[in-house]
Amino acid sequence: MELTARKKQILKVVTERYIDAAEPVGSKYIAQAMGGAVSSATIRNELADLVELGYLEQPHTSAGRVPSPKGYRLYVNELMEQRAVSDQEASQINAALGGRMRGLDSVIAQAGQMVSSIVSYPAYAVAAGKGAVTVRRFDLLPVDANSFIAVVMTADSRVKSQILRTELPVDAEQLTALANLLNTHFTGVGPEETGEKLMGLTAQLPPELFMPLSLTIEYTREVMDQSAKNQVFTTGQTQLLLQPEFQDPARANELMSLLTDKKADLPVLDENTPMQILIGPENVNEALKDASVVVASYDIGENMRGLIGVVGPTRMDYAAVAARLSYFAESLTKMFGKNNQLPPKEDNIS
Amino acid sequence: MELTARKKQILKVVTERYIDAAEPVGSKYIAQAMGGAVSSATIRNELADLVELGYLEQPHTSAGRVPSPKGYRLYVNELMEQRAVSDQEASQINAALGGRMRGLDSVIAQAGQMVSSIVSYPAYAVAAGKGAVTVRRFDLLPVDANSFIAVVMTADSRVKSQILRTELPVDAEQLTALANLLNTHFTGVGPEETGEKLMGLTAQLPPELFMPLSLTIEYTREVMDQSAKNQVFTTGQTQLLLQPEFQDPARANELMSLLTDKKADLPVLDENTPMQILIGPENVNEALKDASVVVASYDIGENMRGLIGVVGPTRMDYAAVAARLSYFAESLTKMFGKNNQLPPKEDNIS
DNA sequence: TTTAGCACTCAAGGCAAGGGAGTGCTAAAG
DNA sequence: CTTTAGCACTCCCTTGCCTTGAGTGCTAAA
Repeated sequence: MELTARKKQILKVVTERYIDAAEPVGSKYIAQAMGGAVSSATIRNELADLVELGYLEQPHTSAGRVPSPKGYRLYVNELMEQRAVSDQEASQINAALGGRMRGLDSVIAQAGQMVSSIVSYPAYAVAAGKGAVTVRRFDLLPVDANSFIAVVMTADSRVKSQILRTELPVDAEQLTALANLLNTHFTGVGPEETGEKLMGLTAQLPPELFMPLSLTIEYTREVMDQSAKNQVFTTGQTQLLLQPEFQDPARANELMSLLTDKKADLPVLDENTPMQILIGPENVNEALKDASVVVASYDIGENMRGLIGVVGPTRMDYAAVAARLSYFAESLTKMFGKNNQLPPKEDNIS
Repeated sequence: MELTARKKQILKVVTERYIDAAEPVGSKYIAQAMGGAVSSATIRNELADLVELGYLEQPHTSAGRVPSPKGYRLYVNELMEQRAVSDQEASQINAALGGRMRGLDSVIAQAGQMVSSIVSYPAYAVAAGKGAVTVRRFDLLPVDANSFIAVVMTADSRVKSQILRTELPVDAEQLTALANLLNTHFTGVGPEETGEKLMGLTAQLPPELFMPLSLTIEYTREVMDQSAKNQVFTTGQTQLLLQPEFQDPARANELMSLLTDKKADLPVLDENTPMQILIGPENVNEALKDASVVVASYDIGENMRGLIGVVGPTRMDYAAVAARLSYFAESLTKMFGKNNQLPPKEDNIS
């Protein structure tokens, strides 16, 4: 059953007013905001209908109305005006993007930070998931008699490196041999299979190479694990404390913990969707049931995608957040597109 | 003017009770806690003196007493019993330390996390400052015609690496030559001097090497900056919200922001001091004026030191925190001392 | 110096009254 | 059938008042 135009307009007024003032909206205000064409009594009749239909809620009998999640949903889908970012906002965003960005992880982390400061809500950033990670290439560089540097480049072109120490001395030739071995047998291999592979190889291996090999493999696994679990970067959690709905420390704490918890599963976005808004109970995660999330994705060269999510109260300013976030994501995509200006592609500061 | 033994005992009782219950302590309670040897009236006389002397404070005329910063200071210096960690706590700490730790940065970050969870307050971790960082060694590994991996090992043995892309193709020999050049001219050089050095060299350089050289130098500077500014890792901020003194969102927000802000200058520790307790106004940082900090340091092989700080309300349980933190720091030092068991020394996951 | 006694102070909680925002309903007007 | 004015009603919130109770400070006696 479709709502009348007037009901929709009322819903819009209520939602926007509530987003702005954070307190229930009364019929008198609405009548006035709609230009005084109808009286508050008429509005009251309409409001009663909207409550009945589930678009609005009433904190208590003699209070004004507040949008329900269903109301927000309708607002976001149909009523909300697609705000363009203002010139001022645009230049703020462009200024933020002006700085050097290098290395996959730090690009992602920085993007999250920028968004958080632009929208004034907490934000999280993560690389869009792909399945398992494999190693594309190994290098072993001798340092001194008992240590060497392992450099591991993964299939998605991140590079990680670390010093490793052995008990027995190893020389440069041995390391070269070992690197060849690794490049022959352990490239393109997922973390699960390394165990068996290692087993198979140790038998036919000169014993002095055993320790460096197993150290390197151990390190490689760490790297793969780390890349696979798609580290989440969260910033701006404190912004939550400024929102009236999180004055209650218990609630604030719940959400903050979720955001701080590295292992938390925050909403992601499936391929091909540029942006998504998740309102209150639409969230799967229990702790987000009365919060909202806006997620957008951007391209970082070489068919990699980054994801940025903004977390706020259901009362959050969807229009503004959506506008800024999508502008930001588009700018990022554009920036990584024209590689001539900045060459970050899929390299990695690590 | 030295306090009488009884005054000290009273101060101790008040402090410990207040730490425990978070509410002002009255004369009756004190009399009873001291075994009923004296009456509450006597205690009241003593309390009046202690207030006069500045060791205690009174929230309002008819309320109990609360330790002042000066009172806490005396308590910490003289009255507090050096608590040993309980067996249970010790095994909890040992369990936490059981996991693999690798790489300077991640060791530091992990240590912070562990402490935070052990003491139930937010914690920050940082490598103890040393001055400028220099590069010990460069390696350049060819990837494809237009890109190579730069591996930079700093004097403090951190290793960082990144893919760099050039516009003109470079081959393996050129990279080797370049690496030699870098190792000859840019090792042991601080970030300020690289500019001049670069200037001096570009003239006598084959032009196709210019871009790879400047890319590498640029990256090197990033690495040096990053190491020099001693990245601070903060964890457990949300623990603050559980403390009664931070129920007020404004106050909570202030401290949380400080802790989250990467650039914040949190208290550090000078060499040779194993642990320090900073109470309320003793803190230089304005935002910490009514909070307390306990900082300890530990050794990470090769004359590197790590720093861990715990931040809490002035009412924090100094005895417990100090005991656990110092036990933890000592365990860490010990762990890095016997290199046989774990070989992390000053390597770096990066 | 200690203690009992007592008047005093002050925060906190309960309660009633008043104000006010906003509603729902009814009955009349369009 | 829709809109509107009018009005009684509901409920939150504030204010002021009172009571309670914890705790104090002071005095006078032990």
